[in-house]
Amino acid sequence: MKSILHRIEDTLDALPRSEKRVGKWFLENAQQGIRATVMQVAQASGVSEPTVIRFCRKMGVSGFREFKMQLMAASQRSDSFLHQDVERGDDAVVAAGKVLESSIRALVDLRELISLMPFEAAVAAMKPARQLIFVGMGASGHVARDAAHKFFRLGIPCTTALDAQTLHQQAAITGPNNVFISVSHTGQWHEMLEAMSLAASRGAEVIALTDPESSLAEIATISFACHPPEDTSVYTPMSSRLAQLTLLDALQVSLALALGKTAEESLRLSKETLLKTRLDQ
Amino acid sequence: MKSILHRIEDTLDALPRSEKRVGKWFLENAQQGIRATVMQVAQASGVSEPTVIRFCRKMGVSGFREFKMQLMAASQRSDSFLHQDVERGDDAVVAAGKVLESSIRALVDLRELISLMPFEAAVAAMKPARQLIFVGMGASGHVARDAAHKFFRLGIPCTTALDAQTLHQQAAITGPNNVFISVSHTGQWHEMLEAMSLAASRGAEVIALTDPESSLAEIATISFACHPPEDTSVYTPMSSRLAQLTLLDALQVSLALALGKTAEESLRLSKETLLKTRLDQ
DNA sequence: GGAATATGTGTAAATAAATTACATGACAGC
DNA sequence: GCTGTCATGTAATTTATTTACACATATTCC
Repeated sequence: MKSILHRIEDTLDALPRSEKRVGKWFLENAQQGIRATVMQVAQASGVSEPTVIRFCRKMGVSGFREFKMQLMAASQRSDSFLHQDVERGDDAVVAAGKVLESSIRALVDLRELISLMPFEAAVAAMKPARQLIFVGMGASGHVARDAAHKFFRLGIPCTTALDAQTLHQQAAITGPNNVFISVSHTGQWHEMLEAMSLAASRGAEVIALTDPESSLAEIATISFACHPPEDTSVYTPMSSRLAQLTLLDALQVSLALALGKTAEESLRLSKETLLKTRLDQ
Repeated sequence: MKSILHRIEDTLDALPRSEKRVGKWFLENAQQGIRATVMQVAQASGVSEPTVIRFCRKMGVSGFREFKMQLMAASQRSDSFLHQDVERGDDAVVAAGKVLESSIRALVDLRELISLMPFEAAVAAMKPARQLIFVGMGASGHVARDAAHKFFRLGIPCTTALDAQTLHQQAAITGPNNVFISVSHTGQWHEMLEAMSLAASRGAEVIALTDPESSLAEIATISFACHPPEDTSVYTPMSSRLAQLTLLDALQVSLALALGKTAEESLRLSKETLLKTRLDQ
């Protein structure tokens, strides 16, 4: 269910003058709103008490009390992480806070969507694979590399294809028992599309983590929807990268479960080795 | 702060007969209690209304209203993004959900801590730097590489040191205008400690993202606390990696703000180029 | 054991808060 | 310019919370 704060935002423009004032006040003073009385809200937003109540009702709750409950629920739930753009005047800690909050927001949004994603299919495809090939260019290359480093610990041969040459060669020689995992923000990069088409036509599974509207998503045999970066301020970092990383974490864990004992043993051994040698993970 | 429910449990035995009845009722019907009125509570627990209020006051709150708020806070806190270990029987989507939630949990926890972190100092150190050197081994190497790829877009020369040889050489030749950013889970890796000591002794700034208890944190001139991986189930992925990535995102944004116009222009240009060429970011 | 004191509890009144009913004014459509 | 609708406020009403006070039951100290 959507948080009441979102409902206010959505409805605000359709509201009459006075009620809009109330809504605005609540958005700006949600924290205070939790403890305020009708009278205080009315005064603070310069309207009469019944207007406040009418506003609450329009938000779909039974009255002021109920509204406050929703407000509280919203501020406690982590839905409260609103995306705010970093602005020129922000000091370092404020900016950092905003970055954290929009990252959290991105993951919370992702959390809503995973039940619709083809985890079962992806796991079924990867489980019998002879090799996993992680594909990504530029920043997505880091994601691919990171994923390869995660998945190899399950005892499956993993490699990466981070440039056009490698990718084309891999696609050209692939058989039906290879699985490509392609990471891309836009999903429109020409070289990648070509190579992935080729791989798919040779019977390989192609799992894509990309914009669901993109050509790559169409070509892929299994597609995870990662919405492309909203073009906000230049300062805002890419939240889709974070989503991809986390999705791959989740996918690795799912695969580990499906593989059962063997993978568990490999994971355990690799963790132990780390602790013994005090190397990093 | 302790939840109000715990406080009730703790105090219950020291309470007079009637008030104890109220406390008991709240413990058993916390969920209902949230929406109940004084009258309803009084009736349900078979006492008078003032007794209910006296009970609330003894729990250390100002009145019934405030008590209900605490009750609500308590009942909401527990069920949002609890860390749950992945278990053998989980199906793929359930496991993925758990992974997402513990990742979110990690970032929410981080959000609480950033106001204590030395962002200002780190930005001050990086701003005049001639070069940023990102250091990390193994999985942390991916984080370091990713960070280098992010920071170079601000127009600052960036490089990485992902193995012992490179790192030692970089440390050996560094001057006071280089800044090392060291990423490490345990912060105990011997080679890294040595190299970072050397770099610091030659006047370079050493920013560490690591376990605050570790030797690396001691050696570093500026330290960001990333708590080490809690040793839970083998299936649980490392949340500290996610924290480090996000922290570096935040740091990059903070630095971009401090650099002002120049960095903004560089960022804008690199974003534009991406869109034009349709390459990934 | 019984007055003196504290402690717990309830009844009823007062206060505060939320809600309703209704009146007024603005504004669109005829 | 009249009429109906919508937005809003005033004042009354209802409901909820809190206070004041009185009664009862222990507890303590002669």
